[in-house]
Amino acid sequence: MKKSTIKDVAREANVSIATVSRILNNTGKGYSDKTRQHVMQTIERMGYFPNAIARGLINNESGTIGVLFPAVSGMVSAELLHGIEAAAQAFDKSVIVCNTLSDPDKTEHYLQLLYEKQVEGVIFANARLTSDFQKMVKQMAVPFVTLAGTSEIEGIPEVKVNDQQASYDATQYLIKHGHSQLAMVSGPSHDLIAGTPRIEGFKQALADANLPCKATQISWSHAFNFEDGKHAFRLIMAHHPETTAIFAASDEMAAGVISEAHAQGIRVPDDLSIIGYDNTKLAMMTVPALTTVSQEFDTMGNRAAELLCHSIMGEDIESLSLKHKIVERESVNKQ
Amino acid sequence: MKKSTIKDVAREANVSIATVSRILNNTGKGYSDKTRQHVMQTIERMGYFPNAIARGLINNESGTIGVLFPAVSGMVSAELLHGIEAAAQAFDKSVIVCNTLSDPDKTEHYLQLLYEKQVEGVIFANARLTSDFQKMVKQMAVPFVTLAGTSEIEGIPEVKVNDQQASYDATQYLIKHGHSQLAMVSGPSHDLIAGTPRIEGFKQALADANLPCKATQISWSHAFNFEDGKHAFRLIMAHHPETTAIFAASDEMAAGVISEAHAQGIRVPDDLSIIGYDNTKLAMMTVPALTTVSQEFDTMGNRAAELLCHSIMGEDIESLSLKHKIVERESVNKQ
DNA sequence: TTGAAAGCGGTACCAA
DNA sequence: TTGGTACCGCTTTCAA
Repeated sequence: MKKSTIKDVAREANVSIATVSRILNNTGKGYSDKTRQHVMQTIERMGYFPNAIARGLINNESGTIGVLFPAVSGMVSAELLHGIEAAAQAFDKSVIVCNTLSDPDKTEHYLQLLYEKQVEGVIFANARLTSDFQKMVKQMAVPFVTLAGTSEIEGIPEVKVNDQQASYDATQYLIKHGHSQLAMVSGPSHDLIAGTPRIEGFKQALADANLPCKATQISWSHAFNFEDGKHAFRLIMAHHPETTAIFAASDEMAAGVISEAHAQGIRVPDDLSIIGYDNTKLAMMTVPALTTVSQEFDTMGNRAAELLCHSIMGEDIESLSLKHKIVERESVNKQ
Repeated sequence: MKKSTIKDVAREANVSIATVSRILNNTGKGYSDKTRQHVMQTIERMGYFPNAIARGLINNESGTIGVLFPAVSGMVSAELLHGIEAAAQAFDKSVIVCNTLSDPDKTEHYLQLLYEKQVEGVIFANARLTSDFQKMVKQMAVPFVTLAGTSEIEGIPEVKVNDQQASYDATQYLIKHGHSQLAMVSGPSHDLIAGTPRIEGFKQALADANLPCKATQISWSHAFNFEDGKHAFRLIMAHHPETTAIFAASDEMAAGVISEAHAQGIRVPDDLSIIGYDNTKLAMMTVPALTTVSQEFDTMGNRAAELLCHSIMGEDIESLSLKHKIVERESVNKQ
């Protein structure tokens, strides 16, 4: 059974396709109420739905935005995406997801694909939009927004929290509660999004409190995973058994620290305090529950998509720095 | 700067649009090598990319599939989506994600949207495709696949694990290791996907082992969350303090049980054994690490998308039951 | 090897 | 209030 088109409807209802189109688009004028009724019935009876592709062709609107993730698996992307989808939905846009795996070639490929599909805007999430893509981005001539990431390309708004400030606050929180033997479990130090800024925040807080900061107090890893956290913690304890408090650059890493501490017979928070980063659902599931820096990913995704949609509608938009806060649970010993 | 069209390219290259089209589509004949070279250069120079919308209109191919989730937040959907995207990508399809929030109206709305956008197939994930949508599904006349869910509508293939069998195995695993005082922490009992079948599997395993099964041994909750797990466990211990082993219907619930057990001074696995369900990343992060039934969500998503794409290409496809296995970690006391 | 032209399913302008 | 029609960007058939 072939799909019926506007032509079929027009024929069935004995009117012109122009009339059907007007009724479909609720122009308000251009048809009598009687005609309207009749046509609507015909449409209903035939099970006709307009072809969005044809519509898109004529007014150059695909009603679609693209979202690029390094990987959609994982709590963080999931929550970001959830927020994005909700906002997009409110603006009548569909969301196409793309998994770049952090591969520049794949990224380029996806951008091209999105271009060809005539997306009206792009959210570049969780990664750095390098100048390698500058040409493509300019060519696409649609709004871009980076989300929980950064852009080397000028004029692209960023939606994120101030990572350095948040790390500073987290570290200060530990210091405020009487800790002076701190260490940091970090992700890749060259990661310009979640690596460098968080490390800088940590260092700065130590400096401002006149606490020393040896290189060995910061242990970095290939990624931000549970296993990385475990491993990094082992390294830290090898160098600094005197450590009483740890700042972890992600909740997953913090969970790794908790797990490894437990394995070593170190009690949390009695012997060792831990503060995490992200406030994913995981944070309330650890034992003890994790005190952590909250990034509201759902909200971030939402705001990014909102911004993008505004920009699509021609409004001027600017970068957005979302506020962070420390969510207190039970992993920090408050002296 | 307006986007250039095939017309612009043709004019610039001094050939007809037909020739450009042929070259673009690599038909292999219909142009000389010289023309080809020249046109390709022009295309490159102008930064031209074909308009997929216009292409789609003519050959009725949107190159897009739709995926409906009750909620994309959460580990499970994230991993499913990851697998889906990877397979879709291999078949040159883009993925539009939709968040139904388990709301029938929203679901209907999304189906309609996907219909209008001319998607070539739909994956209905993590939910039950009720007969309410039968009319719409038939009308859309594109392949559907349910993923980690079920369908009331006939002829729609399902990709999932055998939940009842997996639950049976999990329960039997506990029994095999010497436990006879079992209880189950379940999700909604009326949930035809992850509720009923898992409960049945649990009951069956008890029956086959000649163990009694009182209603109070199964505690059900509104959802499958951490908090639900905590709460359900409290209820169980109130009724059955003699319980030595728990089967939880999700890893999150199991994490809740672990957390609550810890709060009550019950040692895991010494006093209480726990087996979970899903094998999400969470399972290795709990302390002790969770023994659990593995569903490979990434693979499931992958297979579902593969199947769907095959179906789109006209092949006959059938339901797929993925194998489960028990991943042994440290939450079960093996006597 | 090439180009002209008829659509694909709609929208929107203009005339009736 | 209506209908006729040009056109959106591309593919494809048919002639040249």
